[in-house]
Amino acid sequence: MKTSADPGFAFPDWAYKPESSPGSRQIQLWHFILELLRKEEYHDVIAWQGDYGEFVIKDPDEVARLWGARKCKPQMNYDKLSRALRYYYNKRILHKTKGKRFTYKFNFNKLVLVNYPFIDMGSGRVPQSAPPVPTGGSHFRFPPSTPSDVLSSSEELRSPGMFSSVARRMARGSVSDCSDGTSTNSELEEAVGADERGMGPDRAYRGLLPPRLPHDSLFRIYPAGLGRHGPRVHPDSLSPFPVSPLPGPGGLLGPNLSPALSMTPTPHMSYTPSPSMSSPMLGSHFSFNQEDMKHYLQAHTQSVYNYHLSPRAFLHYPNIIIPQPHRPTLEKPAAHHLHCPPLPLSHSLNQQAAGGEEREQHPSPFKFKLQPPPLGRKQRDSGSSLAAASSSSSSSQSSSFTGSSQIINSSVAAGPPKIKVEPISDIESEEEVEVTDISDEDELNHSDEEEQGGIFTPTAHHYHHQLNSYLRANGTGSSHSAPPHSHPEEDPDDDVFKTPATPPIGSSSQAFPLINLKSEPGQAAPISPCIPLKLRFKRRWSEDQKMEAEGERDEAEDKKVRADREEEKKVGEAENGGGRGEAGGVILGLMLPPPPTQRRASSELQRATAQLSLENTGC
DNA sequence: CTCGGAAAGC
DNA sequence: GCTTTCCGAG
Repeated sequence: MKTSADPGFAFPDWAYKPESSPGSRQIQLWHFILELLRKEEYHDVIAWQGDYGEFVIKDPDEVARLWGARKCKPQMNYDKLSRALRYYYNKRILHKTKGKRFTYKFNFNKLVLVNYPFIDMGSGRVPQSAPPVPTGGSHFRFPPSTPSDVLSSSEELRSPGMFSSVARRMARGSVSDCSDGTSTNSELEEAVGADERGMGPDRAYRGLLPPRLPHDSLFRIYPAGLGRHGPRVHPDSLSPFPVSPLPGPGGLLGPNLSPALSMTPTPHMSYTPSPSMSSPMLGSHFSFNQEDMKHYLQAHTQSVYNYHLSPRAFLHYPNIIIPQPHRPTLEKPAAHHLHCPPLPLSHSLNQQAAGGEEREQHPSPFKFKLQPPPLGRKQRDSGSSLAAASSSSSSSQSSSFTGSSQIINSSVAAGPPKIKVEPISDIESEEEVEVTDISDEDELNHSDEEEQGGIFTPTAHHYHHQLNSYLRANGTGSSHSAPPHSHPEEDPDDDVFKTPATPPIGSSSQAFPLINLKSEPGQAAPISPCIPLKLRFKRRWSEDQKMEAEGERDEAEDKKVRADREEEKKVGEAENGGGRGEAGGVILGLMLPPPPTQRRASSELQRATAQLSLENTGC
């Protein structure tokens, strides 16, 4: 809920909790940054500024000092700290706002997604402070995925569970725990002192800063989007997350399901400060009606099937009726579902049934991007050509997820996708859209090179392929029948999907590297009926079992992908590949479907929370 | 300033 | 795994 005192930016509380950085017992830098960011005392040192998630280190030395204090590394300096920050680029936790000194931007999508909506079906609203978390450690992993990247799935943000409680704790004081006690307060004070000392200008600056909202607001906001009633939240809304201006009818509420969804880039989100907003927003809850949820879940389920995900997933949704995988109709929806919210989903379904491809007409806010793996500097330099190529291909796809044919063509023509495709789930997606800052634009132009932006969503891609395959297998149809995808992008679901997708590693022979990994034949046309559905599922299932173990593989694959990408560069071909997104992994893990029962979830959550709360650190 | 490779630490 | 430390390069 809200910490009245907390000026925090709009990130969810969980984002601030140390616990959110699981993997490490020690606080992680990004977390620390967030911590500073949320405290007014440090606004003169570091503060949100510019686009959503963007912050400026006003006093690098001070930040470094604080960080050093926290980590008991007196020798810390901005150079070192910034190096650590740069390591986040590849992880996509952070990226640099080009052209702006000391300015970085969080990829909250990633972070947020993790906590994403643990929807409380029972009550119909999401718990503000403590979303139900999938049981502590269990994360559901979608198959091949889990990008180990950034937040190791379960680890980093694993406990989305507690939002506020922890946050509060943190707020109380933990900027620095070095040598117990000493610092927390002292540091804080120091920081404050610093402010006073000499940052006159900052004050003015402050005014410019986005208003800080209670973390809670975030969640509320999403809901707003979700709610049918509040579908259109002003982008300006307090929420840090840009609300996507959903073009679609009815506003694609869908995306709202997850924050990620809402992350759609907004042309410009200023965090607008309207203090007033907060209260109104408060009213809106993250609520779904069961129907919506159902739709959502069904879609999800369907998707899972389509993605040949493990059936286990369904276990989570006992109440849900699993759609028949092979039914084309459902499939479409499923696909659709990527970007659409539950309600919309149903909506779209109908529409689709009727009008099929016309969906495109409603440009959805989401789009895909091909996202090559972050290139190293060297690579980037040499790979520019590649980027260009990829961009072109991606653009076509992204612009219209029209049909499999298109995709297929591109992929086929191009050959196996070697490029690492990343899901857009992250904020990155937002970035892409946002033209706000230079960096973003830059990236856009370049067809996103890396982390920043967009990420093509392999997911969508994969999904598509798979879908097509499916259709074909079922005799449904032509390659064209593929459902037009609107915009996969930010959906959390996308992430979900994408996650499953396996990185295309490339054997050039495979037309659909992504999909077929296992069950489906690589060749497009051929896929067919050769493999009975049952068999396929069976295989999936078994594979699924392996999956858990495979999680780690992702990273390796990632690397592999990169390597592939390089090769690709050499070849000069740009493609879409499948890749897995890091974020996706994380997201998936946390996003798991809510436990069948809320109560159970709640209890688990509580447990987890309690557990987590115990873990604070110190040096 | 910024970027990342490399190596070392925890 | 996540930095911390160094460092050359842009």
